Formats: sequence, C-alpha cells, structure tokens
Amino acid sequence: MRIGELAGSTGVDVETVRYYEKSGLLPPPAREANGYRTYGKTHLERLAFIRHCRALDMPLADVTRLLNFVDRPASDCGDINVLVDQQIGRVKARLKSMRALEKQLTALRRQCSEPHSTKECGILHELVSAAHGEACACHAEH
Amino acid sequence: MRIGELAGSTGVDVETVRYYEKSGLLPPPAREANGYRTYGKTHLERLAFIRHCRALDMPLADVTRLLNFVDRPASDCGDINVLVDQQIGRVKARLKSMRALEKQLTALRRQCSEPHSTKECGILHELVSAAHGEACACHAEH
DNA sequence: AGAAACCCTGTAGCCGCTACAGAGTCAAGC
DNA sequence: GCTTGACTCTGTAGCGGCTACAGGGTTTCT
Repeated sequence: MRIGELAGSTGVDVETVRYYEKSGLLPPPAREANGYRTYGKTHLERLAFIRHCRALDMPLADVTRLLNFVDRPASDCGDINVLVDQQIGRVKARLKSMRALEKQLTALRRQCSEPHSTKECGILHELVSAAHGEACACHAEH
Repeated sequence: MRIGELAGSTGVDVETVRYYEKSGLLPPPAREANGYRTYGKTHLERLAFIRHCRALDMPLADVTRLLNFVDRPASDCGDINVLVDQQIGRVKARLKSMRALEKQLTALRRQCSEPHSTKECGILHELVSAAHGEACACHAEH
C-alpha cells in the first residue's frame, strides 16, 4: 500500500501521514526501489488508532504515550486511566468556558438588533465601555 | 505611561503589547528620548477593547475590523452584527462537538476502572478495535 | 507520446502568543 | 561611584497540528 491509499482509507491527508512519521508517531515504512513508501496492515491500524485518539482531541504527545502502552502489552495500565482522566478534565474545563462565552456573546448581541450608525451601535458601546472598566452586558458579574 | 505600566493595568503581557503593535492592532506610540514607548489614555482604552474582544474569543482579524468601525463612527454597523453572529456560530459549533467529546471520553473511561496489564485494558481495547473499524463504546453510533 | 495523477524532500505559513538572546537604560542602595 | 536589579529595546525562534507550497521525479492512463 502506498501513502495515498493509506491516507485515503483512513481519511487522513497525505502530508499529515508524513508529518506523523516525522514526529515519530508512525514508524518509517519500507521503501520501494523508487523511494516510495510502502505500508502494511500494522501501519493502517496504527494510523487509525492515532486518528481515533485525535478525534477525542488528545494531544499528539499523549497519543505517543498511549502507543507506547500498546507496544508493551505486559505493562500496567494505570497511567492510561490518568491520561484519559486528564483529557476529560481538559474537555470539561473548556466546555465550561465555552458555555460562559456563549452567554456573553448572546448578551452582547442583544445590544444591537438593527443596523444603524456605529456611533449608536449597542454592541460597540458595550465593547468600548468595557475599555473604560465599566460594567457591560456581556461580562456582567452574574 | 511606559509599556510595563500599560501591560500591568490591562493584565496583558508586555510582549503581547508589542505583538499587537507589530500586528497593527495598536498604533505605534510616541517614544521617549531613550527609545522607550510612551502611551496615553487612548492606547489604554484600545488595548482594553482588544482584550475584551479576545475574552470573547474573537480572532484578531475580527478585532481589527471592529476597531475600524470604532474609528469611523458614521459608518453603518450592520457588519458588526454579522461579525458577532459569526462568532456565536463558531462558539455554538464548538460547544456541540465538545459535548459529544465529553460523552465519548466518559464512555471510554468506563471501559477500565482498575489498573491491570495493558493487554487487558478496556480503554486500549476500545481504541485498538476502532483501529480495525469495529464499533467502540466511545464512538458508538448513538 | 503526452498529460494527469501520484510520489519525493524540504521549507514556510497558519494562530496568538511566549520565550528567549543580547543589548541598552534607569533608579535605589552601599 | 559602583553594583544590583528592574525595566526597556530589537529580533528571532518556538509552541501544536497540521497545511501548502516549490521544485523535482515516477507512474499510469489515454
């Protein structure tokens, strides 16, 4: 299997595959006589594994660590739980701030419903008064 | 006001202030005889404005556009609404995917409650079976 | 035979900072 | 007056995770 086929069957960009190799996530494959990379089933699985982890938004550094566990099946998996828990924590934290953000933006949006001159635009007014340290709808205390 | 004071009173890193100047968000300030930047109240307000927009997670390109509106108070503000709406859309979309992510991760986490050998780790099994194209707890159809 | 599609390496760009290196400047304490 | 430390300057490089070239070679289809 050449790189294009591998990439196509996992939904990954060809450049990304090469990037993963350069980053040490995918082992360097064998080469044809012309220098083309040739991949086998193990590469395919490994790449799918990586993509699955990335779909869970894990950083590549964590994926690397997970792959090390895969390569050493006898070792203890306690650290895997820790890793997943950390990821859950990151996601939860981001969710929280995104929810706050949504509130702030919709509050801000309410300040201006119809187009008029920017001098009278409620949105700009809000953003500018924040610049004076005043309270504003979108960053209200609570 | 020198750069340190400006940065301190807006909670921005000194390097970030210089970065904003280089990026055209903050106009180049006057200089003292020794070359130090000196800022006035307008800079302070503009910087606070920028930070407020950034707190709403707007890209700097959008902030630039908003600042252009601020500088031309006679123009129509219709595009401001569009800009804020786009931002709300981005945030909503991210929220949706983050919520899905959280579900997936917690489902995955359930696969392994106590440490054992990685060969038997439910989490790794899930991630690996995904690599075979099989169904998995965290990316279940619904 | 020629065109299109693939492959190669290497480098630069994206975002929004952050972190240096290497230099100059200034105020306070001894 | 001299050192120490805090501040400032410019310029460059790094972060993550790709993405997009440039400039070449190879294969495959017509």
